[in-house]
Amino acid sequence: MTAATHPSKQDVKVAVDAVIFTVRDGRLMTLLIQMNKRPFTGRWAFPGGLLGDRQTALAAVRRILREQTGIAPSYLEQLATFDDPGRDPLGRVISMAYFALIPDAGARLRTTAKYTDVRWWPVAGLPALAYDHREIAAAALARLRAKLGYTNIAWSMLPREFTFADLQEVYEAILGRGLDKRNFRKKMMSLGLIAPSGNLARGGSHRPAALFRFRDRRPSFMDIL
Amino acid sequence: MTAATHPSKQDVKVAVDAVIFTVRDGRLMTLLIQMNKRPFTGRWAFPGGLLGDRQTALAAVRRILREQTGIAPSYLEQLATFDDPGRDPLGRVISMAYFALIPDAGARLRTTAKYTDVRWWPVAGLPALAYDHREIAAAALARLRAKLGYTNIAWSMLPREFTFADLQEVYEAILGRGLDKRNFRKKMMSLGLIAPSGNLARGGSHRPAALFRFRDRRPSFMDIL
DNA sequence: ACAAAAGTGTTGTTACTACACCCATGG
DNA sequence: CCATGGGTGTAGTAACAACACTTTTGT
Repeated sequence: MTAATHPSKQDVKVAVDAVIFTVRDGRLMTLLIQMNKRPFTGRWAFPGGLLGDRQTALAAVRRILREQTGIAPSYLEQLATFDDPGRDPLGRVISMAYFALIPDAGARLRTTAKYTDVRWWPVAGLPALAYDHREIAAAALARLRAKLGYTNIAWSMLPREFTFADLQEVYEAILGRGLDKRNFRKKMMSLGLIAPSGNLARGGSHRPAALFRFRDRRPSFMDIL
Repeated sequence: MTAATHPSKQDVKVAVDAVIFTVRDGRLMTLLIQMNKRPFTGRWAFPGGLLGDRQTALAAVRRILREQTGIAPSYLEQLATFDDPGRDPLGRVISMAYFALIPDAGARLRTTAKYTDVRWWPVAGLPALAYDHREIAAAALARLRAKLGYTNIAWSMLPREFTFADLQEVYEAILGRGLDKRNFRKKMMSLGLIAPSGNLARGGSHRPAALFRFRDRRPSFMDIL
């Protein structure tokens, strides 16, 4: 049961914040923006901003990511809402946190003069974060690891064509541990979700790897790991 | 990155709504309140209300449940936030939905004259709901079923002592399908989370059932089903 | 020919499913 | 002694983990 009345003290500002993950060079990375406003000047934070007047939170996140980073994530879902009354020293602002994934290839940053700095940071070594963003980071990582086991979200972190080494690298970076190459290939093949594209990844001074494609990029659920 | 400024058009009301589940007579039930305010007079909705000024959402849910139903849930967690700009016809109100469980024994209702009616409804046959509460119900049910498989939340729907029949009834009601009695008992015993209390449940004209207790009532994660 | 990553099978163990009868009690 | 739910075991199958060598290419 919800009730709407007229503007009152109970009114609250609603922010959206996005935790964007990608895997680069075998490391799980996330995007942070260096703040240029008090009281967190110089601190790093997830990209975010206030919810627009007649805008859904999802649309707000997309807009804010475009403006602040130039990124259009390939996967985006609501994570959780953080509402501690003291989380923003300047007033009551609750944050609807979102969870986003992107392939390394799409992770080129638009840098604008508007923000001090925008950078990818390894999840294993984040700097001091503003607000309660440390807590948001922990929740996002937990969600990512959990979903890896029963959905195909890893798809969203890979380009159209990829090698088995690429795919396994994503899983290993997220889980933070190595996986057996043969068992991994067997499992992925048995799921029937990927198919060889017919092309080869040449380039190293070694045997070229077969390239694969996802049969279907839409989200689906299954036992993966 | 979030930013706090002074009151503005962007301010929003934040409601909390709670989906409370219990299992009674083998059926999964949820608690609804009949509304007495326009524009949803007579419609049913989950208990809820506006977030207090310097109150966490969790505290707000606890308070509202106490006031509206007299119930103190044994399990309570955030579900998701529903923010469609048109979800409340009277203004911009986003709803932080919560997910609660309670044993049948604790589900006695405090009925007050303040609300038209407060009733347990079988999840399989809910009436027409106000706002976007149909969507909230679907999300809550999905969460419940998912968590049943990898957490011990079912614990929160049982009294201190219970028989295997009680335990299995909870699982079957939630999943909406029957389970094999022997396999179920084997699995539950192998998890090592319950132990016989030594007492027997007398009462039927049949062999009395052994009563069990949870070794530990705190939330934990494992492969259950 | 060598370095470097790609690719490939088997075996043992463990977890899951399906299935039917005897037991203890109250009336 | 009968009706009612309580309580138990086995066998076949499927999924998982551990493990090392051969292949193909570039230099």
